[in-house]
Amino acid sequence: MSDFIRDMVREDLGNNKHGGRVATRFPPEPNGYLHIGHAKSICLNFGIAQEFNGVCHLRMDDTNPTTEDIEYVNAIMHDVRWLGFDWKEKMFYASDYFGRLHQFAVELIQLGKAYVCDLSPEEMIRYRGAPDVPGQESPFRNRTVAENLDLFERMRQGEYADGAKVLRAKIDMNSPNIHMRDPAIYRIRRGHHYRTGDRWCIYPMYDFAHCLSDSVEGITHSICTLEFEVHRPLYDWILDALKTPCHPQQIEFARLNLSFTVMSKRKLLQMVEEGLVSGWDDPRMPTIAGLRRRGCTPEAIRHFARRIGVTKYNGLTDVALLEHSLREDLNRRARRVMAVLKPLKVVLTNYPEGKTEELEAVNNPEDPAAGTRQVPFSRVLYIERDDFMEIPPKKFFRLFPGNEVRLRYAYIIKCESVVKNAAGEVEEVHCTIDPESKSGGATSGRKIKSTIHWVSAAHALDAEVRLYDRLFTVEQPDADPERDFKTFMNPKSLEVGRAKLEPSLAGAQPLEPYQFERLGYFCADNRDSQPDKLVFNRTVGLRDAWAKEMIKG
RNA sequence: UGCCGAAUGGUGUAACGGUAGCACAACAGACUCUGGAUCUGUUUGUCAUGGUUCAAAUCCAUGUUCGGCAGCCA
Repeated sequence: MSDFIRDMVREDLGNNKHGGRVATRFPPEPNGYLHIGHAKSICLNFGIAQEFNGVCHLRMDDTNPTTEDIEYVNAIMHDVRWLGFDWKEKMFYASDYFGRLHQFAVELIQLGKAYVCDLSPEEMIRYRGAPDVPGQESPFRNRTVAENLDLFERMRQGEYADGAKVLRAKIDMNSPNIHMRDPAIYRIRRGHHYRTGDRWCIYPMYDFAHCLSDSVEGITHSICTLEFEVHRPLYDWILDALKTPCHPQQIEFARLNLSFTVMSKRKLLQMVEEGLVSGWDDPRMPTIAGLRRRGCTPEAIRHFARRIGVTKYNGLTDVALLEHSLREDLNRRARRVMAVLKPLKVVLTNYPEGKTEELEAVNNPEDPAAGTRQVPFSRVLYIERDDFMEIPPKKFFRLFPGNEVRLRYAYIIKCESVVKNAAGEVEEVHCTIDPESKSGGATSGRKIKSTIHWVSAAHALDAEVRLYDRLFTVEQPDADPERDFKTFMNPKSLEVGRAKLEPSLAGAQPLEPYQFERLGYFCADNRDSQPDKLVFNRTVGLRDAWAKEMIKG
């Protein structure tokens, strides 16, 4: 593979920059579940490590006790593993470095490059200036090393209230880069940390913790998203100011934006907390857990990640590309079965009552090794309501009065009459079969325009099916800061129905992919499906040329 | 209008001074016991203007547009 980051890694390897070593890291903050955007980063970081014979660390960037939780740590580890990556023994926590980070801060003070500042948050904002207005130096900027050391120690001891003081790097209040205007590197925050408990009341800021964690771990290439580009001078300044084990190279790439979804953890959390979705793993969510529950495979995500590439251009990727990757993978591996989502009863008037035949059906035409199975056939069947029309439009090849269709793996049938209910709706269709037309039979070669799926009414399994559609109705739900993204949520993103399934589905394992022929890919829900109460999720529909024809009118 | 960055078909990307290619999408056709899959073909592109060069998406200049940055979040 090749992209600008791999090119840089190759070049560094060629120059023996890190002694031939490649070490990357994936550093999530455990304050939410991983999403498809993280998957891009995971594939990048772990992928580079694999390709260049290096290592990739998994590091929890847990420097903010108020938002982080062990639940997220466990979910993150599960998701990364599920995606197919292995960090071996390289599991780290920024919180494990708190002692060392504190020592680094002390050294920075001793170097005269950091000071304790008593400005309130509001005052700090005022002193910082603006992008085009230089900042002002804090009145506390010139405290002595001894005074700063004492104050910082007392911060650590808990002598001051949250927010009363902050440790700042002493850089340049006139810098055109706001991140260099004496950024805060340690703040007082009395929150119970999910790992270190109440041991600390001061916590390092991202800019301070991240570069030093990278250095401590011997990271060679620290890959992050574009918004950190302006932080790079600070990343480098801190590592240059201190005596550190090594100086990793920060490289920025464009985060993934997917059409018809939102990708910010804050917004995803909001939907979870407000009950707009059933949880982080709601199958409509772009989270790894949601995609998994929906029936998405790790291979599909990895192929998708490969296809979208890595650049510094902040674009918008079409979800259709994800769906394509998914269908491509599922087409290869999913067992075909017959299921009817909107049942319409069909009676075969010239087929003996009480008779049952077992017909042979192919499990996967893409994979002969998947073999065949038997499907029961009898006089009363269910077919898809959409496969029948009393008055067909042109180009409708399916069942209508007087027309013939093939029942997949079974007979050719002809529609003879319909039975309607009081409301005038078609309730039952009466057909006759061509007894010689069974697959393999004498007249089975007859050219019939259409083949439809069916299930035998007497043998059918009942199941709940959950049909998912995109969560939002517009390409970029969060594009307009004036408009709440939630107002664009798709009211039809979930439709629940009752389906009739062929009996072989009785043993379907959760998340095992199936293709319901002519409908789409489905899997049993990993939370709600029980052997006696089946629940199937639609992963993604099949491409549908007929639906497209209908849209065209 | 301060700093940093980016601009290649509808979308995502490749081409590293030498034929603008690939994938998705769209469209048309072939095939089909899935209107699926597969196969074939078609449409659409180098932000602009100058310059350097035999030759520029690529190098230079100017401009335009878009994104990011003013948390004691990451």
